[in-house]
Amino acid sequence: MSPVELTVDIALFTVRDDRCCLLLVKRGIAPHRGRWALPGGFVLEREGLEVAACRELSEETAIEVTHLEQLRTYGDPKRDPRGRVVSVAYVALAPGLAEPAGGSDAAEARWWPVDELPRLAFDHARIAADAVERIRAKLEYTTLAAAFVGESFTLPELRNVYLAVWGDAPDLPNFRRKVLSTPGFAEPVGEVDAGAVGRPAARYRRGPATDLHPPIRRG
Amino acid sequence: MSPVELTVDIALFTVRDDRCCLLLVKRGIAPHRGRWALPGGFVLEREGLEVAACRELSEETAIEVTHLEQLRTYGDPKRDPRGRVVSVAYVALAPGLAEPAGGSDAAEARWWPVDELPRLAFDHARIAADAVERIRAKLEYTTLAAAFVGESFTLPELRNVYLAVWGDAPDLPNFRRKVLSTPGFAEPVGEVDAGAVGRPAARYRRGPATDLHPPIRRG
DNA sequence: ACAATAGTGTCTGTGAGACAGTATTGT
DNA sequence: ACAATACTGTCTCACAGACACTATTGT
Repeated sequence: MSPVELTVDIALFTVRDDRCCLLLVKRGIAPHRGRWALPGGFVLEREGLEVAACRELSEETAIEVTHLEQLRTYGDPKRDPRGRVVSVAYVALAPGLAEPAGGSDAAEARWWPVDELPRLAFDHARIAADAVERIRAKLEYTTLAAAFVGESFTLPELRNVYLAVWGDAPDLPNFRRKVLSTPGFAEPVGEVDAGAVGRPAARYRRGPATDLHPPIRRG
Repeated sequence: MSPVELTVDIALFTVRDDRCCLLLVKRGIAPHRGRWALPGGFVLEREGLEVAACRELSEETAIEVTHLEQLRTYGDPKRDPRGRVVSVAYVALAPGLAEPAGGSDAAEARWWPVDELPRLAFDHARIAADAVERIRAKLEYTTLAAAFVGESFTLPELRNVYLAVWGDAPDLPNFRRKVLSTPGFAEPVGEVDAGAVGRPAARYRRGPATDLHPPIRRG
């Protein structure tokens, strides 16, 4: 029956150069000053949790996210040296084109490949690991991969999301068969991806589907 | 940056008479006095979240749970009329034999079939619905069903868990093939389920497996 | 003997994985 | 012409679903 401080922390992912990357900000104040951490901060009075997560994201970065979901809540009494601070963690996704990571609030913000993360503040290493596992799992049985690509995308692009997040993916013919046989995963938009070498790929946009039955199996 | 009150609420499920049931307690104090609610209460100073959930469960019921996992956190600023109260919800499972629902703290406690729940206090209807969906989903791709049965169980018993939770299940021959071809789901214990009419069923115990690949598909 | 339930064997269709072959572009 | 990439077609194997059949108990 003790009052606690409530924070939100956001694990924001994107795919850049065929690698799955996580956004980190360098802390400007104690505790853990100078160390890298997940973006986040205190929840305001009368502010919903998801609203707080969106607000913190737009304060610390200038990125439009395509997906935001609650991950879980971390409440170990010793996780913050300042006292009892409980954190509700969120997972967010942004399309690969999101370059400008630095926002107004944070001194410094950077994309880090998830397999080369630096030492993190608080229990953020644990949160980041849980977040990575969550998105790896959800690529199997949902259409979440489409949240990693832009408004319109090609099937090879979509497959590269799986490659980046899993380090492995079905071969392109079988992947294409799977995606196209799932109504509402990807809908043809009629255009074509001109300019590059090789045969141009057809462009698609996200459909209304959210679940994959049966799932795409991880290598 | 406002202090909030933190609670845990537990959705404790079991299977009784081939129905999936949820434990509810009747509130003895305002707000929502006299209304049914999920068991739970305030998190103590320096108390971990999962510890708090276990403590509240043993205070309000006398049931040994076989599974406990965090569901999600509910933080709508208006969810509790007393002010800012954020609740971390847990899902718990108990074997079907757990009869004595009433504990020390609560005035009254009862098992309710999940498809016949009464009006619930606060946003507990939403929490309960999310919890039901969580266990339905996890039966598909994990060995969670084994947490609904006792230390030793028969395969028809295990199948009845699916029947109760989903309202549907694979037929027994195919179910048996699936379970036995998953190493570590159910391990034969050598005994037999004597006494009842019909051929006695062999007894098994839970193995170390947690995931099902590929999943058991819901009807 | 019969009903009831547990357990085995078998057929079939779907779909994933592998991969050969075709199409369409830039150089 | 050739390399490179997108896309199509086909073969095979694993496995889920359906269901006929056998086994073992109580009445």
